[in-house]
Amino acid sequence: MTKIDDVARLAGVSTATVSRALRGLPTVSQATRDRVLAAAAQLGYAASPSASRLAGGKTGAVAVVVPRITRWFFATVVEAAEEALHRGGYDLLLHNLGGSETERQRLLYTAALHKRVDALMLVATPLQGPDLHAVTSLALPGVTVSSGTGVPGWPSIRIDDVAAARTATTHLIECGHRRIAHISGDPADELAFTTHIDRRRGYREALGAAGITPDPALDVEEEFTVAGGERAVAELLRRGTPPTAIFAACDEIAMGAMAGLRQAGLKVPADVSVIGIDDHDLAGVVGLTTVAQPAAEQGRLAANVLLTPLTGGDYPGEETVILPTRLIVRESTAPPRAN
Amino acid sequence: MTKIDDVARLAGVSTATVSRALRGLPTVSQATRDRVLAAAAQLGYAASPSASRLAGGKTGAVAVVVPRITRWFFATVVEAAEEALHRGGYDLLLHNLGGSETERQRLLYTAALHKRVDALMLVATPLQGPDLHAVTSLALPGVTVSSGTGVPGWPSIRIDDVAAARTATTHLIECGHRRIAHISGDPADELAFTTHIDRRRGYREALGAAGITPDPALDVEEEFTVAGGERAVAELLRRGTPPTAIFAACDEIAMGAMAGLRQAGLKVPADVSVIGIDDHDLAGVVGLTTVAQPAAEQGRLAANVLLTPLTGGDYPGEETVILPTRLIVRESTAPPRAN
DNA sequence: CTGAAAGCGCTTACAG
DNA sequence: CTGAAAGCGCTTACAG
Repeated sequence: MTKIDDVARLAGVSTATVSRALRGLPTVSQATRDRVLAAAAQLGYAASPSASRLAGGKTGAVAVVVPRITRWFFATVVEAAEEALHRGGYDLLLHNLGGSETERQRLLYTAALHKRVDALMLVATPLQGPDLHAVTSLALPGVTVSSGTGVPGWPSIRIDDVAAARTATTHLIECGHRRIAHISGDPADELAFTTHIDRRRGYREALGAAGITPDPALDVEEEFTVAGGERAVAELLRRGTPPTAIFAACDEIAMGAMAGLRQAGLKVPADVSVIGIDDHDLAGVVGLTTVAQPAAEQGRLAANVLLTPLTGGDYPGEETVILPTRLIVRESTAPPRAN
Repeated sequence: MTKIDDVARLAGVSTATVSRALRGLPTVSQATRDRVLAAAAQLGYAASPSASRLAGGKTGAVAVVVPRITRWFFATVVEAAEEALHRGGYDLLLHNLGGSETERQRLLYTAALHKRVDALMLVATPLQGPDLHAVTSLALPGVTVSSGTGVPGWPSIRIDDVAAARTATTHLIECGHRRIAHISGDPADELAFTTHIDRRRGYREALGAAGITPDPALDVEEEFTVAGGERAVAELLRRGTPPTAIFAACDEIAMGAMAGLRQAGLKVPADVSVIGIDDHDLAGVVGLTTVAQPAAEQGRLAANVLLTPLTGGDYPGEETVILPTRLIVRESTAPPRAN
């Protein structure tokens, strides 16, 4: 393996100069830089990251933490972040909690992040108490995406979940619905997401504004997955008179709900309207009305917010960037059946 | 930051002994080990990965390369691999090619992998010529998942794509179809996946076995996405008499095709049957008949194949592990309309 | 603009 | 079973 000494020798300079030239530091004359670059190219030299990290104190990597990479929103955020990070010359260490508290413990208390990265991106991973302390004591710059609980000093990129939920619910109300069910976050969720809390709040606010009293029988807690949506519908039907509309806290739940309704012999939207939040890739396929959120943009923005200080720019510190959402009406919502 | 010397001092041993004790090497007495562990715990010490890597020559990381993390199959493979890798104490560096040749060039020719990882997992990323050489010259153990072109000396985990396609097509034939369209890989694809080649072969073999002559007008090339499926259906309809059934090379295409058919006023399966390959999370939701493949298991197996040699076990070297697929009949396939 | 030298914080033969 | 010492391959003040 060729190392920096080989390049130095070939270029006729010191290793310090090779190091400076290769990293593009300004204090190298053009002629010297050219010579070093040529030598490095000729030898096919690339610095050893381990050695650079140890000597330089920078890892050149960013850790990205997501609850479940298999969910549309998280995969989309990661894809966009990955591109921005690599473009900026950073590696991306992926941590997928897989919905498991054990995994989260490992991440937080096992030195898994210790001196491995220069910055952190926490996607929908709210932290409190000792968990939060475990992260802040890393003393790294970071950014949260769609996290209910922000990290002190970190910027936060997200949408206004309350408003998005209000938009969704209001759309159903404007269609003429009054018996509007809601399916949202699982209280048994080990990771304690908070997104569903805000969405439920928006749901209630919209009902309230229309003078509709929230009916607990129409409010089901389930996980943010297709299977969760199916189970929730079964539960709703078990409880008695079905709603005429369902606001699902995310598109995966919504699509699961649509499937559940169909299995129960109910037609969407003739019998029951369904709306979600996300604008999942497949929302168009199943004709799902939804409140779209810019997932890729959140990932890209978050990556850039991290890249800026890492490359000498200013770290924004604690601030909140709220990205816009928009209602997309498809075929899953309609006025309730006249009766 | 506490370092190894601090622990050594507190435990009253040399740094060499601290290093050995903490890594669980056998050549340390139990009493000494206990003392070192206690000292490390008391100081909250964890070794600096950069220093360990430089001194030890191992990075403790594995790179996973996927075409598009947003596609169901890849996200599922990565999720399973991530869990196995972290469980084994390895970091996962994610590389998402994003369907872009530029990204692939960066990965291959930019030292992005140079001395950063101990092993490589290539998912559906066939390599040839100089690209293949760029990877093999890294001289790292690796594994390919569902890659058409294997890497010499590496194990390969996949399904039998030809057989899966044959199963899908045969199911349609057994339903009574003769005009069976196929939608598969995009020839313009920059990454040159090969999966679609095998699946197209299986399609033709099944037709041949049933004495059906493949009709080029029924064979459309499109990318493996929902949008690709929608476009493909539009193209099929533009070409004239629609088929009575469609075999889509993956579930995303299949679901896009279902949407396209619906938009064209055609009913599935009454007018056109549709079958895919994958058993995507949402296949059940849209009632898609498909040939299921074990995505998570492929990811888990691939990770373990890598972990084994990394932890002292035997690297299998070049060998192919074929995992089973199975037909799941739902509502999207039925006999053709009598006429 | 460039170089000599120290130092980053570990691990690994080598001895004992 | 344990330690002293060298070494991993860079980067960073410090001088000039």
